[in-house]
Amino acid sequence: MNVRQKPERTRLSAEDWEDAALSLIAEQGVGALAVEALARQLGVTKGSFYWHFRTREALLLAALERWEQYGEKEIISQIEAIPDPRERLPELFRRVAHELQPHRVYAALLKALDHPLVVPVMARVSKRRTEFLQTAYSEAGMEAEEALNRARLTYAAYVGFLQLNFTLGLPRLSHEDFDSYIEHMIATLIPA
Amino acid sequence: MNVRQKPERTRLSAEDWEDAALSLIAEQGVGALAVEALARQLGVTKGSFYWHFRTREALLLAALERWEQYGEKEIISQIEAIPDPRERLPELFRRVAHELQPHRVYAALLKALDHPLVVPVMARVSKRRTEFLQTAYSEAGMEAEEALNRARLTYAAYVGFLQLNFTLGLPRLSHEDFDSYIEHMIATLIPA
DNA sequence: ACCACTCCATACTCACGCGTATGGAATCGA
DNA sequence: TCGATTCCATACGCGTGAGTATGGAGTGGT
Repeated sequence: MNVRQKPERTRLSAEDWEDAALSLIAEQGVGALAVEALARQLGVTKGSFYWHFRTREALLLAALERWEQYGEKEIISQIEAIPDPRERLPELFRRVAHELQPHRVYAALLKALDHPLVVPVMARVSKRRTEFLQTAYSEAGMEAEEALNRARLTYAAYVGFLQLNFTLGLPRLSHEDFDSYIEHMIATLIPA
Repeated sequence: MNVRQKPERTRLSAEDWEDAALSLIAEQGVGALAVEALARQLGVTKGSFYWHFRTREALLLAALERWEQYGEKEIISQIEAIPDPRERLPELFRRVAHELQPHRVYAALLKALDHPLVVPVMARVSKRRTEFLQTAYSEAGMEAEEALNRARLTYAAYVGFLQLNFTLGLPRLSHEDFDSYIEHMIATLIPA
């Protein structure tokens, strides 16, 4: 909606380009990441871009690594702060479910898995998150192998949900249906 | 692997192009679907292509609809043939798990959800399959709303698994780990 | 005030892939 | 056998977007 949130600061930095790239990816996908389009959106021309970055892929890589960096730190630390391990997973589910913006980028990257540059990033991120889930399940009292399988299943359900209800706007769940679904997830995936 | 399974029949039909397009999509993704590349692979030139199809997108659309047509008929009919409703779901899980080729196209389409043409096709297919799961859960003795939620959860887990372990070759599960995961899925997602 | 350095504009080149135009070869029906 | 139709090759046009060359404006240090 707001293509012009920045009040046109006269000079730009590489970080400005990376942020703009990420928000463009979130809104229109990786395929829409073109340097002239980005330049227009920032109120400059290509000349600026090629001073900050050697190539288009360099920008994409930098943006992806930036996203990987400042990705999920807060939520993870918030969850780890919960004393009772058995309360962590349901709380994680509910908090993640009520987020929105962080999922946009992830969903956009999910449907851009064609591109060679996003694959390793997504692989790393997904691996870390799955491992986080695994330890959470373990600390909730689940034995090792089952915790691993359950973590994989949980994260797969998350990824698949994004694809089905975010990218494909499949049934476009109502608010109540969505909450019902989340509670159903908690009931079936988290041990009592 | 086998780029040349056809022994070079001299004349081609539109269906030949659609099949070739699908196998190319399965191997290299939708983005790699270029008419000159396909023509080379078929041993002809563009001149042939533009006789059969008006445009590149026309081929993509035709190929997608062809795939949607002959997609899952067999498995569904096989599963519906099982007399005891409570045996259908675990059997479905195990059979689907031991397939390979059908998942290739689906996974390729999953990571090409950028493209406007694949979205409606995937939406229809995913909707039908989810509904199939829903009735299967219902017939296994689950009440309506829970069956719907469980069906969504199950299909989301399937989609997510494809993305994580197929597209991203994340941990590249060993055969035993994979079977273990499938049995874990059956145990947690299917009511006893 | 002046220089050096940073950031950006303008104006190109160039590769790539879609689509078109047109003529020729293969095949089929009569 | 001989048109008519189907299928394909060759040779183009053409838009798009990445990358380059080069000069100029803005900014900070001395």
